[in-house]
Amino acid sequence: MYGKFKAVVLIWKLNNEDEHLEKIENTDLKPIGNKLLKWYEKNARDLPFRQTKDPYKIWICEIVFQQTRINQGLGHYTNFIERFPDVKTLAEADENEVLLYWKGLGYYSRAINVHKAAQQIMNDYDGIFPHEYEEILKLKGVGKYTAAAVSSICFNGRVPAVDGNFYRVLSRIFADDFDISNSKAFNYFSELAHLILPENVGDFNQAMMDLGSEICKPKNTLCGECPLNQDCIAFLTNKVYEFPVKTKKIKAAGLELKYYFVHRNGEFLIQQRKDDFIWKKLFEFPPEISDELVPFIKSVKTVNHKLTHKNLNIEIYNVEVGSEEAWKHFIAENDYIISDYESSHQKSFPKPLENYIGNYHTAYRIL
DNA sequence: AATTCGGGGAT
DNA sequence: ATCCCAGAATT
Repeated sequence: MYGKFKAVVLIWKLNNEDEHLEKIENTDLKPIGNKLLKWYEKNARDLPFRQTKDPYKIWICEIVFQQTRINQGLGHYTNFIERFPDVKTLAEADENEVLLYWKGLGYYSRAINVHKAAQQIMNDYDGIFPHEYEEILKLKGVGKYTAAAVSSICFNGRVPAVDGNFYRVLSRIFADDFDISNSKAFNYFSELAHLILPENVGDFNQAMMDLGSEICKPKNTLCGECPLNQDCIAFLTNKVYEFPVKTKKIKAAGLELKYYFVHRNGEFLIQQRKDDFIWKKLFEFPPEISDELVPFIKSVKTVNHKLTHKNLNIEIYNVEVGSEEAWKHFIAENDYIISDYESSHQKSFPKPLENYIGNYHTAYRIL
C-alpha cells in the first residue's frame, strides 16, 4: 500500500508523476506551515486573548470557546476575566457565581470544571499554572486539544491543537477522506499536522483557527484568498466541499418540560438543578407542585427553546397563590428558594427570566 | 466506541 | 430544518 498517509502520496503524485513511491518519505511539506504563518502575520484576527501569553487567560479562553463561536463567547470571556482575573480569584469564588458568569453560554460542566481546576492549581501546583503538557492535561475539563493550545501558545510546546478547524483544513489540503467522526481522528490529524508543523507552533495553531474560521469555512470558502490554495489537493481538484468526511448521523429528539411559576405578592419560587443532564446546577422554577396548589393554577403558556438536535417544549403554569396559608405551607414542605424578579438576575437561569415570565413590567401579568 | 452536554448563527 | 462551532466527560 501507500504507507502512512495517502495524503502525502497524493501530493507526491501531483508533483512527481513518474517517480517511485520511495520519494514519499522525502516529501517536504514544511513550506505549507510556514506559508500559513506568513499569512497569519498579516491576517490574524484582533481578539482580546491575542495580546497575552498569560496561561490563565489562554486557558479560560480555550474553555469558553470550546464548541462556541467567537462572537457568541466574547462577551462572556471578557466579563469572566474581569470578575475572575487570576487563578486565585477563581479558586476562591463561589461556584454559583462562576455559573452566573457562564449563564447562557451552554455546556455548564465547563464552568463547574474550570472552577475545580482553579482549586486544583492552587492545591497541587502552588498556584502556579503548570508548564508541561502532561500536567496541564490533568486539569479538570482540560482535554488533549486545550492542553495542546495552552502548552503551545504559552510555553512553546510542540503540540498541534487539533480541533474542528484542523479536521477541515487538513482534510482539504490533503484531500484526505479519513472519517472525522472516528475516535482515532484526533491522533490521525495530529500526525498529519506534524508534517507541516513550523517552529512557532503557538502561532501555527492560532493561524489554523483563523484560516478555518475566515477562509477555509465549512461553506462559502474563500479559496481564492487562501494562502495554501496551491498546496490544497481538494482545491486543485475542485473537491473542496467533499471534505471533511463525516459519517455519523444526528438523531432528532423532542423534550417536554413543565415549570410552575408559583408566586405571591411579587415573590416566586425557584430551585437549583442537579449535577446531571442539562443546565447543570442552574436555577429554575419548580418542575412540579403539590396537589394543594392545583386550585391556584390560573393559566398556562408554552415556551419553545432550541436545544442541540432537540426540540424543547416548555409548559409554564401560572400559579398565583392567594392564600398565605397555602403559600407558607408549600414553602415549608419543600426545599425551595424564595426569589423575586430583581434578585433572580443574580442566579444562573438557563435563559433570561424574560423568556419564561415576560419582561419586567409584565412579569407577573403575562401568564 | 458511542453518547451527551447548549446555544446561536449560517444556510 | 440541518449543520457547525478554539471538545471533554461519561457510559
